Amino acid sequence: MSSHDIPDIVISRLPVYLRALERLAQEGHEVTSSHELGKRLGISSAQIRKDLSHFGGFGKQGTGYRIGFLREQLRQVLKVERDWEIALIGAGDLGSAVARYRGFAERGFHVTSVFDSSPDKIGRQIGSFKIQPITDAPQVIRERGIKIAMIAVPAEKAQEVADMIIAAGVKAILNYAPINLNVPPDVHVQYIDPVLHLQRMTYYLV
Amino acid sequence: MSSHDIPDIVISRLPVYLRALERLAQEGHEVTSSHELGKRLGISSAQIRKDLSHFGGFGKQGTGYRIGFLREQLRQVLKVERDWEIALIGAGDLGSAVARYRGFAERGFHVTSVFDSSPDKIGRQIGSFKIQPITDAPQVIRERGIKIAMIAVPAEKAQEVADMIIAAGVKAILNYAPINLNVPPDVHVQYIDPVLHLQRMTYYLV
DNA sequence: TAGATTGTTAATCGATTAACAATC
DNA sequence: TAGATTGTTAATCGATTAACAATC
Repeated sequence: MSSHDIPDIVISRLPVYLRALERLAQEGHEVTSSHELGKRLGISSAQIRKDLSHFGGFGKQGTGYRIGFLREQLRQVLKVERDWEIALIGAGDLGSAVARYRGFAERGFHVTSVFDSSPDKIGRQIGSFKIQPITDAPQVIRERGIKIAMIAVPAEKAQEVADMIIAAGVKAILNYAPINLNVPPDVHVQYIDPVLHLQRMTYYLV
Repeated sequence: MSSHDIPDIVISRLPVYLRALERLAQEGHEVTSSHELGKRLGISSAQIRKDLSHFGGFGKQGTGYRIGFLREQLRQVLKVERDWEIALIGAGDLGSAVARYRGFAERGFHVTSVFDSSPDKIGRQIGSFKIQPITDAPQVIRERGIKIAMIAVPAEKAQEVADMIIAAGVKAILNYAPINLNVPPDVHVQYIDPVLHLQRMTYYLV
């Protein structure tokens, strides 16, 4: 059961399950079932049981899953029971908004360094961070052992920034720039472009 | 070839193709091929040809696709050759950032109304908008015929907000609240939660 | 013409679902 | 015990890829 024979599509659903479990816990529930989870998430109960079974038997026949227990197991599988440090590249409109967003730290992802190339941004404060020159990024990333970065620079700079931070040791990139990145196979990239989601829905309108 | 027998996963890739075509045009290219597009996007050329063939034959054997033509065709298929009006519900940290983001208007999505329930936010300006009471949302949505909304309220309010705006005629929702929404089958929902993307990558780290 | 690339068919691959024995 | 729900197997479903005739 080595981690690499588990399909990525299964991994992509685990955070969704985790989020639902945290919500159920908040609402005061102690146990749940694949059926209840599936109903909340619009997913079949069979799929939820199958997905979870890749990692172990977390439930009990007849009674279902203990929410606290399953939540901790999923946190460990996803490696989010620990805290992670994040470097943010780009402090324009989008980068600043990302830097100020509280949802990251609340869930264990801490933006600890912000970089930009523009001389009139360097040295300025964003929230509690001082914007550092982008040329310092490789050294900071290396010294602090940072593995996760977010890219919020213009599309035409994104590939070059990616190459630079990957060379410094980054293994996971959340890319807000509207462009596909070419990266080595051991580096993971996720994309956020809200306009793509809107364009996907307009197809069905009118 | 009615639009409803085309798999949603095909539709979800069209905006990605469109974005790549716009970039190629910007770079001064006039023609491209499924092979070139596939290389840029990390998708097989066969898949690109198959996806496009659902909507017509846009290319020429031997030479490939004229970028300008294919781009216009995709814009029409996706219904993004026109402009769309959007209502934004929630003017907290996240909602304000969304309201100020320029990337929407640049690509034809115009946020024209912002709503919030908090008395100390109502009446304040965000960029060029005045925040309106959320109780006015149904009337505004109905009068202006708004079909697309973005939700940026706390998780525990999101379902109730969704129900309200759907009753007023909204058919597409971009949901920034970290919770699954239950909606009628003719309403489309897309989700944005950057933390989910991060949690999906930490699985592979260390 | 010779080379290149499309659009499409058939084959392969992988993911989802149905069903049920095991068991709490 | 009787009812409920898991974990897992086998069947189904759907998506991707390989291959190639058509043709620019």
